Amino acid sequence: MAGEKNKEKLILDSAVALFTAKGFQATRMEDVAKKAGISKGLTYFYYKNKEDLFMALTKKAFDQFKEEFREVLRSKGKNGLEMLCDLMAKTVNFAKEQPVYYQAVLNFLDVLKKYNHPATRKEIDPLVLDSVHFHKMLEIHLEPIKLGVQMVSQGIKDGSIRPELQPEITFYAVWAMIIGFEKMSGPVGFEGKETKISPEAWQPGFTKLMQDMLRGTIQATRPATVQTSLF
Amino acid sequence: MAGEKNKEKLILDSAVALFTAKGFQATRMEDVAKKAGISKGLTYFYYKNKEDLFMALTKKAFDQFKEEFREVLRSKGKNGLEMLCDLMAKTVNFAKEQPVYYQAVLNFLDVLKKYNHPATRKEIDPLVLDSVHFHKMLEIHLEPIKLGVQMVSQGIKDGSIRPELQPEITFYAVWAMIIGFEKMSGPVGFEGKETKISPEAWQPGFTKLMQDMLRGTIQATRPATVQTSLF
Amino acid sequence: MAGEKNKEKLILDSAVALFTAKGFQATRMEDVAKKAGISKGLTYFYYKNKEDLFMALTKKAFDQFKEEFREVLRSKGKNGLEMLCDLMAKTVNFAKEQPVYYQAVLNFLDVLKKYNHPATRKEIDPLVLDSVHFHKMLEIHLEPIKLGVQMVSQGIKDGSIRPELQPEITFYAVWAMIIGFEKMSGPVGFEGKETKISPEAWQPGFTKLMQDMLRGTIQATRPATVQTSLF
Amino acid sequence: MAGEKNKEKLILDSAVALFTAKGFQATRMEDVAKKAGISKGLTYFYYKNKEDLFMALTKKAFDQFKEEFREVLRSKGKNGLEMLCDLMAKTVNFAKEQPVYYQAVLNFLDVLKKYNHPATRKEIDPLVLDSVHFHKMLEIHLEPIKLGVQMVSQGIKDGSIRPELQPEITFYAVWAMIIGFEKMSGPVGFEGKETKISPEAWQPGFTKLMQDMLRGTIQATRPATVQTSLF
DNA sequence: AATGAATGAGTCTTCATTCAT
DNA sequence: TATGAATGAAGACTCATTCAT
Repeated sequence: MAGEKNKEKLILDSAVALFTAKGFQATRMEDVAKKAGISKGLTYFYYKNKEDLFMALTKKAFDQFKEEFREVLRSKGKNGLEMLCDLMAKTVNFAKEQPVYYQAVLNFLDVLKKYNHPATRKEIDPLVLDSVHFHKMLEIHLEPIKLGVQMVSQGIKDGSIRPELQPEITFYAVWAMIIGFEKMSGPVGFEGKETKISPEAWQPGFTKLMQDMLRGTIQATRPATVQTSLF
Repeated sequence: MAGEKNKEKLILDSAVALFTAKGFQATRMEDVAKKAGISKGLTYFYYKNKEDLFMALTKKAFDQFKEEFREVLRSKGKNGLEMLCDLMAKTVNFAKEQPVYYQAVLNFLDVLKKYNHPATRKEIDPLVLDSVHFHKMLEIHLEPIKLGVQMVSQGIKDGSIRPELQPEITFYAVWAMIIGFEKMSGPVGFEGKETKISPEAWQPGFTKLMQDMLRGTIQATRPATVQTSLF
Repeated sequence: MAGEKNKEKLILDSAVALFTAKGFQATRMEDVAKKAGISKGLTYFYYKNKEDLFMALTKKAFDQFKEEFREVLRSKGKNGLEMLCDLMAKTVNFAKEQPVYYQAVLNFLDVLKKYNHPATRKEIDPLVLDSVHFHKMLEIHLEPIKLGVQMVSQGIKDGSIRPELQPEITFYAVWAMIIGFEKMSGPVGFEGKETKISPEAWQPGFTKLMQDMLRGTIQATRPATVQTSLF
Repeated sequence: MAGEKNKEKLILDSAVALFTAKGFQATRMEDVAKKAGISKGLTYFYYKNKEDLFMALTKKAFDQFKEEFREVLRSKGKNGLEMLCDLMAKTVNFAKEQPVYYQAVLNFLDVLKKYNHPATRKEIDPLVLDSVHFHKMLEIHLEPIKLGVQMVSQGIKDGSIRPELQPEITFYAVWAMIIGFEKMSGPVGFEGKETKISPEAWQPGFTKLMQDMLRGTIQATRPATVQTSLF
């Protein structure tokens, strides 16, 4: 029937809603079930445990995230540099619209770091390591990165990005800026007495710097007119 | 007496050690007390509750973090650009040596974002809002930023950073890159079959990009022979 | 079809295998079904509930157990005393080869004791009382005993057992020894530093004592040359 | 105050009462606490978990059991054979008065058997293996046996038990009879239409057989007069 | 300042059993 | 007969926090 989503998805959606509102820790499995309109037990039928559920959620977040990358890459009539700017805008938007998904991806990055070092791998919750979804992500987690690297390569080819840059490192740098930007919007995005930069200026200014980094500043002598006012 | 640190510090040090090894959630107050060689009850004499303890720890992390900024600024014979590079190196090192402190600072940033938006402020754990240490940080959290902005200003003054940049935004951008860099070292810093960039190339390549961003790429015309190989 | 045992038996066999490996409590109905290659629901078609399944198993254990008695009684050319020794050997072997069946029988004995006292009958799991199989056993549980009593009577008749013994009580005593023997093989059957009796000496020594008890010790005057070495 | 037993004992006593009434499985830790008049948490302060509590109980059962042995051995003016008869009477009484303690000891015997065989040791509940009390019992579990062996030795010395018997094996045999007797009192101790032996005859008859076994049946020609009526 | 016994709310998880199909 | 999704009661265990001493 219409409106009769399959249970698995129903549970995931409840989880997203509740994790968003109260956080992972504070959300009880029972509430997830209740919100999904099913029994507690069924939750455990579809997901081995709370961590498994969270990993499934993370996996979905990842897929959706990757889709953003794909959309950017698919868009016609844009050069590589513009794509990266789009990617940033989309990511920032994604973080705002789907905070839980975004946090889940970041959290996965943290776990991944531990996973990649034998010394810290044992610190990872065993239930996470048990989850099928975690291992699926282990396999695919580099795919969005690859798409990003393609954007840089494309930019180099179409001349929007300076040719001496190495695509992999460059994309990682862009990606780092994007993630960092989102993180810093905490203290910045606040119209308090202390801040000198308005939140409005912050994102475009940041974007421009990123562009400068990628294209070189030969152009900076000319058309900076408009943007300069932002600074 | 000599060797008899005051209890308050003793507790904090235990907490750091345990949070490092097992994380905040997994660490029990009892263990903190045991490690500090005191009773559980006394812990609650010095810190209202677990969150308060964590906020105290965060405050200390912040102070230490600010000290890193100060040291960079204090160093003689360096231009602004070099200072920012130093800051990055120091931060990365800080994250490696004092992971709990670093995470505490990042966590504070997340809380701060919620705090700055009336809509999300209520999601913050009341015990956090109760903590004196949290409020102290609210007062001082912009200080490191200010020091960073000074570095950019200094760079503009001494010519190492292009003059058209606006110091505040520029520093936030640099800061974002640094934080993002650290976060991305999860998937990157791993010598797997998938990764094309070696961890060794990653940090210097990243740094160079940051420098390009700040100084402009006029220099790029005389190609940076050595580094090019990295790219 | 050949190789297509009926479902009922299939389930019972799965149960035996799993109870042996993990015990009754730790075995889940789902696993029983899985091992039997059928669905969970079907299990409940053939057996009302887990207890009923266990009672069915116990019933089968009982039948098999009784068969051991029959075999002993059937064997030609043995006197009563020899039969009882055979019974002991067979029982010990049964306990080793079919531990679940043996335990099931013992468990039935415990339940039976509760059942026989109005005061404790209410402590029995209602599901057990509900089971048809339990009531079947109530009817037949004395049959093996009767066969055992026949052996004693036979022994008295053929002179291998002293005539002044009362068959019923005597058989119960023999039976008690057998059950006790099996129970005690825990601490005894272990070649530790503490035990002075070797497990090898234990069973024949025990058997000899039982024989002494039954036949009288007239023979003891002509010392049992061979067995003495065991003592 | 008077009546203010220490908590540890209080908990144990509650456990005994509840295990007696409802069995180990059916008893909830919460009920144990409630009956002891304390909080659930405190139960876990004194005992690591339910299994640990049960092992503590078993340990106490063991101590008390050993005490029965000691009392028998201590009794003046009795020969070895009489001691063994006393031991049987005491044990049967113990099983009746302290069914949980008695069952706990039997259960320990079962666990012990698994423990003594490397192949089955892994089947033991890890929580049991974790318990200090379990390991204490591992150390002392042969002590009652030793006391029993002393009784036999004493009997041989004082002439009440025939001299050709080997004390260790003989005591194990006696002990097996006692345990078996208790187990068999299920089907026997019931005044139903089926049973031919009255429960009254059962115990003395059984005892006499045991005596015959131990002392030899030379005497059987003479004084069987009284007991014969029992048969 | 200091102790540590005592509390009890909080939650995950299991699994026998049912029932629509 | 046969399935397996769905239920929900049941229970062990944790741990931050308090408080009498």
